[in-house]
Amino acid sequence: MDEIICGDALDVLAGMPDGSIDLIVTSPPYADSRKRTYGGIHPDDYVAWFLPICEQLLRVLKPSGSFVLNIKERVLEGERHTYVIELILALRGQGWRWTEEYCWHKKNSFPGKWPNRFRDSWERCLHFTREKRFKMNQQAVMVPMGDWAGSRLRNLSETDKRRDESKVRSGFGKKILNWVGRELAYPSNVLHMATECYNQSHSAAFPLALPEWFIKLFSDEGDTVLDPFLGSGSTAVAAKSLRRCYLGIDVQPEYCELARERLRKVSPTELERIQASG
Amino acid sequence: MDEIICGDALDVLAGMPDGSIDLIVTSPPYADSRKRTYGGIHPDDYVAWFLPICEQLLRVLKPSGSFVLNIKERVLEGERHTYVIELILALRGQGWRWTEEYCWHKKNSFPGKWPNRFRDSWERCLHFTREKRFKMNQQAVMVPMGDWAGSRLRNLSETDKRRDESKVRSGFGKKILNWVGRELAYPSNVLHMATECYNQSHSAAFPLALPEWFIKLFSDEGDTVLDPFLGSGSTAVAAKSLRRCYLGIDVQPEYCELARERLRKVSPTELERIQASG
DNA sequence: AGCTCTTATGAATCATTGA
DNA sequence: GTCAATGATTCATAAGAGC
Repeated sequence: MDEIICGDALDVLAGMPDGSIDLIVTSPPYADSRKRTYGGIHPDDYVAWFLPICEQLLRVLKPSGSFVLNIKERVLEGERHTYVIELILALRGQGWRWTEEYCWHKKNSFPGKWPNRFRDSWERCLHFTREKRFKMNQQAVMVPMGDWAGSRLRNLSETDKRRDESKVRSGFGKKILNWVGRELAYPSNVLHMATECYNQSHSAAFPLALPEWFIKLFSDEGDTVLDPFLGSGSTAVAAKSLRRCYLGIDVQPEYCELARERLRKVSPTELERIQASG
Repeated sequence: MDEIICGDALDVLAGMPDGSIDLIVTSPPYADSRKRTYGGIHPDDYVAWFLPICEQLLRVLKPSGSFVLNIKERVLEGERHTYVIELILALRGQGWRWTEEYCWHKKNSFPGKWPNRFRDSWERCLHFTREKRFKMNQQAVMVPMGDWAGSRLRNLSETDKRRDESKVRSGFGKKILNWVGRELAYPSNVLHMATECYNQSHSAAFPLALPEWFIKLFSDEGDTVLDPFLGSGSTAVAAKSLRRCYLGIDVQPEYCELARERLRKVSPTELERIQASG
């Protein structure tokens, strides 16, 4: 259906039919971290705020679908807050199955120095499903592990890994052709992706590669991907690029407009890039 | 004191004095769903089994000490079990502070293929403390800076100083000047084994790197490191190598003997290796 | 085209100060 | 006291400029 809807996630979801979504990928506003844009939910109120929305998500998702939740707990008074793990328990109470927890390793995490901790350079990508069996296209995210890659990985310097990664990510349409005939391997549940640093003012919530990976893995072409907290629209852009339908919700008109703008720029060349790789 | 004690962890701990331990590093026995009848701990019973032990650990730990718990939840009926996150909540109820969760990325993870998940290649290293301020030797685990540093620091541009005055965002300082000549950087909270065993040829070093890292980080030479589930004795070996005292507990006599055997082999060359790298 | 070098900045956290 | 604002600290990445 390809739509960007401006409104409160709970309200919009309440008006959607049962079982109409194949995949949900979202990165909800972190507790108390974006006061200006979302009003700021205190960590102590986070679960109560998020739970009704998840109830609707469970309803609109098809039984074979998946719900990928990118989230990380904040530090409060020197401690990791517990709202994320409380949320996991609460979601299971709603009927969600906590199938897996992927680890997103952010190589270029925010710098800083504190007396009691190091830089936080990973986030959780929680994978919830309705059923024990669900749609999963494992071969869609296989990575080259031929002799060339294998020897590279054996004595890995950070630069080597970085180069391998960027080749897989950015120009993969072209590069995959170089790997025809090579051996492919399944990835693990640790994802190595750098956060995107735009030199412009737009701050990308997460890199395009993250929703791309889960969309390839948990949906087919033509399926509908939902992001109830669209932000700058990365999920929708990734979905469109991969020939999925998208449905994005955001409460802020500026973000909806920004997302629409980005979606307009998903050009035929972009689609050709994808097509060439398929 | 350097001791290996064969016995039940709870019993042995109950006989230990308050505040006698500087650091606890342990990897408790994994929950096993098949062994309910054989004496193993079922996931559903895991928290109830582990909690009294943690109560004793809290008591014997010095206020400035740390408790590092290497653990990962098992998959049960297609779902990640919730005993680990329930344990975190329960430990906070006991008075522990959940200071941080380090991610241990296991590059050589166990291979396998399942219809609903990929290879599990990361584990949690939960960091609990008694107090907000605790002992942490950050410089002891510094790592070589990335390749960018060399070219970046070779010639400092005018803008580096200009940015100091134009505090656009939040005080990006002119501390770049302080980076001149610096070759080491602080690590993040994601642990790669590669950074730990790059100059070691023997295969036995692989499991040692993890306790080594935390022992260097959270204790000084001469401190006492406790592992209430010693197993093959890696924590004690690492502690001895790093000139800490060790105290290991295991219920199985065979494991205690194996650990004692390994400790005998902590040779002067081992100590020299550590000394050379430090 | 393919390098090297420059520059901006990213879902951060803690201690201190002021209201 | 409690709470809010401010200053200090820091590393990896990609776009863009230069050669």
